[in-house]
Amino acid sequence: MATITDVARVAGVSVSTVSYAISGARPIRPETRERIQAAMDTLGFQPNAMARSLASRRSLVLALIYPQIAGIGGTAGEFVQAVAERSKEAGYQLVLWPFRADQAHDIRNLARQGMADGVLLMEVCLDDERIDVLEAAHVPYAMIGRTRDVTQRPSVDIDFAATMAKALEHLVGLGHTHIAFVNHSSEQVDAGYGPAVRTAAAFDELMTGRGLVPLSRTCDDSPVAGRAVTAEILATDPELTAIITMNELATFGVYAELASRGLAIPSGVSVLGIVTSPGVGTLSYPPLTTMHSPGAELGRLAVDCLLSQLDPARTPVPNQLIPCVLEPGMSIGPARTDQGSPKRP
Amino acid sequence: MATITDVARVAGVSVSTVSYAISGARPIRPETRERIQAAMDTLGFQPNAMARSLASRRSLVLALIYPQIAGIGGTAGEFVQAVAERSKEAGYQLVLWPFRADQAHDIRNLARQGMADGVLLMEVCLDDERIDVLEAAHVPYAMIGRTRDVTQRPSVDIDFAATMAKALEHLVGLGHTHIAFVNHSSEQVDAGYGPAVRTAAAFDELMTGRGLVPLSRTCDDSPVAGRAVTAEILATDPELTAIITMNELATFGVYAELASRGLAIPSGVSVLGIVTSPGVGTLSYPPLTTMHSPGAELGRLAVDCLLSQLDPARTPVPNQLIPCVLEPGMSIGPARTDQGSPKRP
DNA sequence: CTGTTAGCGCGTTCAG
DNA sequence: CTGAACGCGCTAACAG
Repeated sequence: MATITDVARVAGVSVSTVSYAISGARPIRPETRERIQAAMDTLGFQPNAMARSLASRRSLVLALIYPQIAGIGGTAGEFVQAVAERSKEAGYQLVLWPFRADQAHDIRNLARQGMADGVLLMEVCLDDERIDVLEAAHVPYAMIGRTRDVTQRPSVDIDFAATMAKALEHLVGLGHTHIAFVNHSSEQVDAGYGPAVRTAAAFDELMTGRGLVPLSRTCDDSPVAGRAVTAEILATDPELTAIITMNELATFGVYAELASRGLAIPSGVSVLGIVTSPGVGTLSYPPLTTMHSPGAELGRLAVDCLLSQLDPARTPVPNQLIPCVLEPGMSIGPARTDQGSPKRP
Repeated sequence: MATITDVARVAGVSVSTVSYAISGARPIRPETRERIQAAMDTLGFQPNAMARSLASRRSLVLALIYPQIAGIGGTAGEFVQAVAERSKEAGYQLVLWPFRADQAHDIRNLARQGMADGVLLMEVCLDDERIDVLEAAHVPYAMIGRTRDVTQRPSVDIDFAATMAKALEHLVGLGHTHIAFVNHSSEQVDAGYGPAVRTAAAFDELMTGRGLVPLSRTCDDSPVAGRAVTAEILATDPELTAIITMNELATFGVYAELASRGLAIPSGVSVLGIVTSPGVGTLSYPPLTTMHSPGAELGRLAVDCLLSQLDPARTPVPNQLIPCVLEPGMSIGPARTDQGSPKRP
C-alpha cells in the first residue's frame, strides 16, 4: 500500500506538498500538481483514512443510531438509504450503531472513541436520555423526531399535527363526522414515542375543535390486532364512516375485518393510512389512500442538520417539520348516509 | 478527552502497561491492573479508535455494500440489522457503502483507504466484476449470493433449488399438476440476478423431472404487473390450480386479479409465496402461505464468514446454503378437480 | 509557492 | 512483571 511518502519521493516533492495538493488547502503550482497526480496514479495511492483522521481529529464518519431497521414497509429503510447517500455526497461515511434508546451510556462511550464526528438519532422519545447524555459529552447530534420541549435542539421531524389536520380536512370535506383513529400500541404511547403521542393529541384536539367526538384507539402492530380493534370500534360507534390508521400492519387487519363483515371500502367505510411508507397503498385492494412519510427527504435534512454543526462554515439548517404527502388510492369516498342501506347489527 | 498517557500518569505506570492491561496481551499484576482500572474509571477513558487502528493496522470495521435497502417487506432490512448486530457482538463496527454493482473501482479505492478490514457484498450477480476487483486488490470479502462458478469463494446464500423443491413437493402432494411460477422482472433475469435465475432454472428442471409442464413468467415488481401476469397465466393454462410467486409486490396483484375474477383462494387457486420477508403472509386475506428468507441467519453467517478470513484463529465458516422456511398460511389447499365446478370462460 | 518537522494516540518491539 | 522508545501515515504549524 503506497503512502504519501512514496508519492512525495516519486514526484520529487515533500510530503506536505502532496498533502496540500490533496486537500487543496494551499495553492500548488500546476506543474507540481501534475507531477504529484501522476505519481499518485502510477502508485495507485489512496490516503489512509485512519492516519488522516488521527492527525486531523476528524473521522469523516457519521453514526446512525437506530433501534430497528427491519419491519414491513421500509420507511426506516428508505430513511437509512437517504442518510447513507447524503453522507457519501458530503464526503462522510455512515456507520450503524444498533443501540436501543436505553443504552445511552454505550452510545456516549462509543462516541468518545472518536470513531464518528456526530450521531443521528432515530425514533426519539419525548423524554430521551440519550439527548442529555450526548449534550453532556458535547457530542454533536441531530435527531429525527423531537423531545418534549420543542426548544432549539437540532432536529427534523414529520409534522404530525399538520398531517392529521390535512387528513381530517379531507374526510370532513367528504361529509364524514364519525371518524376513528387507530394508533400504534399502548406500549409505544406509554414510552413517549413521539409520533404516537403527538398524532393522537392532534386528532383529539382537531376533532373536538370541529365539534366531533374523537374515537381514538391504540393497537398492536399486527394485522390480528388491527382486526380486533376494528371490530371494537364498529361496536362502539355504529355510525362510523371513516378510519384513519397510523399503523401499517394493523391497516391490513382493518381491511380484513371490514371485508369479513361485508363492509365495502369506501362505500361502507373509508380508510386513510397516514405516516405510511411509500407504496404500501398499492398492496391492498382497493388501493389504500395514504399520506406517506417523507423518509428520503427527512434523511437528507437530518444529515444536513448534523453537518451544519460540524462545520460552522456551512449554512445552518433550521429545525424542520415536514408533513406527509397525500398519495391517492381508492379507499376514500363520501360519507355513507345510511339512507336505505341496511343497518349493521 | 483523556488519553492513555493520562491514565498511565494517574495510575503511576507506563503507557505500555496500560496498553497491555487493556489488550490483555501480557500478564499484569492484579494490583497494578486495579490501579489502572481505577484511573480509567475516574478519567472516563475511552481508547481512541483512530490511533488504535493506525497503530494496529486493523480498523475493526466491516463495510456492507448494498444497492438498495428500501423496498417493501424489509428482507434487506432484516439482513442489515442482523449484520450490524453480529458485527457489534464481534467487536466490529459496520459502515454502509451505498454502491451499485457497476462501481467496483470506487469500492476498491474505498477499501484501500483502510477504513474497513473487509467487505460484505449483497445482491451478487452471476458475473460480478466486484468480486474480481476485490480479489485483485486482496480485499477480504464475503458475499451474500453466489457468482456463476460455485467455487470456493466465501459466500452464504439462500438454497433456491431446495426451496423450490420443497415448494413443489408440497403442492404436488396436494394433487396440483398445473403450476405456474411468477419470477422477478426480465431485467433482473437478464442482469444475471442469482435468485431469479437459479430459482427459475430449478422450477423448470423439477417440473420437467416430474413430467409436468413448467409455466414460468417474469414479472415487474409491482402489484399492477402481478395482476397482468396472472391474467395472462390463467389464459394460457385454464387448468391452472397453483401459483408460486417469488415477487412480493406482484403477489398482491395476483391476489387482486384472482379476487376480481371470483377465483377463491385456495379453493380455486392455491398461492405460495417463496423467498418472502417474514410476516408478509399475514398482510393478505386469506393469509398467504410463504417460505420466507432466513435473512437474519444469513446476516449472521455472512459476518462469521468474513471474520473467519480476517482472523485465521477463528474456525473457518464453510459456504452455506440455507433453504427458506415454510410459514403456513391459508392460501394453499388441495387441487381443484373441476368436477361440477363451473368452467372459467 | 515549497520544505521541515512536531505531533495525533496507541501498539509493540526491545531492554531491564 | 514493567518501562522506554519507535513507528503507524498523515496534517498543520512554522520556516523559508
